[in-house]
Amino acid sequence: MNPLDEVSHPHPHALEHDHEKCVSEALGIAERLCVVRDVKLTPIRHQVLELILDSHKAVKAYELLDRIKPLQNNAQPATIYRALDFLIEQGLIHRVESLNAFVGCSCSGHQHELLLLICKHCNEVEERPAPQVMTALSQEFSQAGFVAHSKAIEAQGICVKCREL
Amino acid sequence: MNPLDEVSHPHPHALEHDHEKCVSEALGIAERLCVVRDVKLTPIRHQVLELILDSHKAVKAYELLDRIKPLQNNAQPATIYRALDFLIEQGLIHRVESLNAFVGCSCSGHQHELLLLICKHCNEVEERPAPQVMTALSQEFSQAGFVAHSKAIEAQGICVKCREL
DNA sequence: ATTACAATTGATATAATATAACATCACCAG
DNA sequence: CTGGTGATGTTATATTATATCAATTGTAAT
Repeated sequence: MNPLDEVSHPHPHALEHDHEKCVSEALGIAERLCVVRDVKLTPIRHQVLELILDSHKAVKAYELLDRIKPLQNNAQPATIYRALDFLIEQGLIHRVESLNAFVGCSCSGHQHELLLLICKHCNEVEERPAPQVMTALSQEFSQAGFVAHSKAIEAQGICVKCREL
Repeated sequence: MNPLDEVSHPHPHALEHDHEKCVSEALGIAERLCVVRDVKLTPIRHQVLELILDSHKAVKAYELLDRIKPLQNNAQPATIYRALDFLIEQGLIHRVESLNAFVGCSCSGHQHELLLLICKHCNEVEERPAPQVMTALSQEFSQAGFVAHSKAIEAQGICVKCREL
């Protein structure tokens, strides 16, 4: 790898994992899941998913719109929001509630609701299954007599990589 | 109490607690806290807080704007958002991230970040300190090397009162 | 092949949420 | 009384999201 790639690379912590592999694996899983579920990962949906997976940062809907326009030059807000709705329904991305933004799901097809650690410095979002947290939450729901349909568990702060800089 | 109050009352579960007392206590705590902290709970901020405390539902900013206009007839979006910013800073209300809305904090001055149980049926929001959840979260942050500055822990579903209907 | 149906996308418009920027006002410390 | 700070007034605009209806596409039944 050209050492200058480090400088020009859009991903702050990119050197720490093989991002191309990361993306292609996630796309592969998404494609297979959609086949199994008999739902359509259309070109637009696939492109939006790719754009989201391109970084580990939360991406805004209108950012996606701008970025998809070169590919779909008649894209409109609804184009994006419809794709996002689909991807969320299929558990392929997460909506980051505290940012009104979206991030790829690295564990598509498995657990859909995770702890999201949002770094205010590098803007990357780390997903963590956080099983103890989920167990404690379930217990709390039972105690409260609450039937949970969905949950959002998000923290903003500084990630380990930025803290060590 | 006039039995008809039950019908006309804006709060679905109102009979289950003395809401006037609930509001006046929360206002009292807020007033005292602001004195102690030497910050100003101005008339506008007080009115916005009252409007929010009026129900246990999450309230939208523009709903508040509509409701405050009779009292402050030159109120604008900024009027509301500034009051909301203040009230959030002081821990007197919560922002409900998954609804882009706001709800009163019943435990002002104590713990600021709680589990919010949002009922999709009656729209009320229950705050729970959920200590086990918080402990598990802290442990998860340590494991991840993440320094959390703020967190949002929200669940949508059906509350115990609505489930029993 | 033809038709009918559902799902997807195109296209236009508008609603809902939130902030920027600068002027004015009210208060209090010096 | 004056200068500074925080709060509010005011106008404008940015950002996020949805509604609506038309056109297209794929496909299943006839």
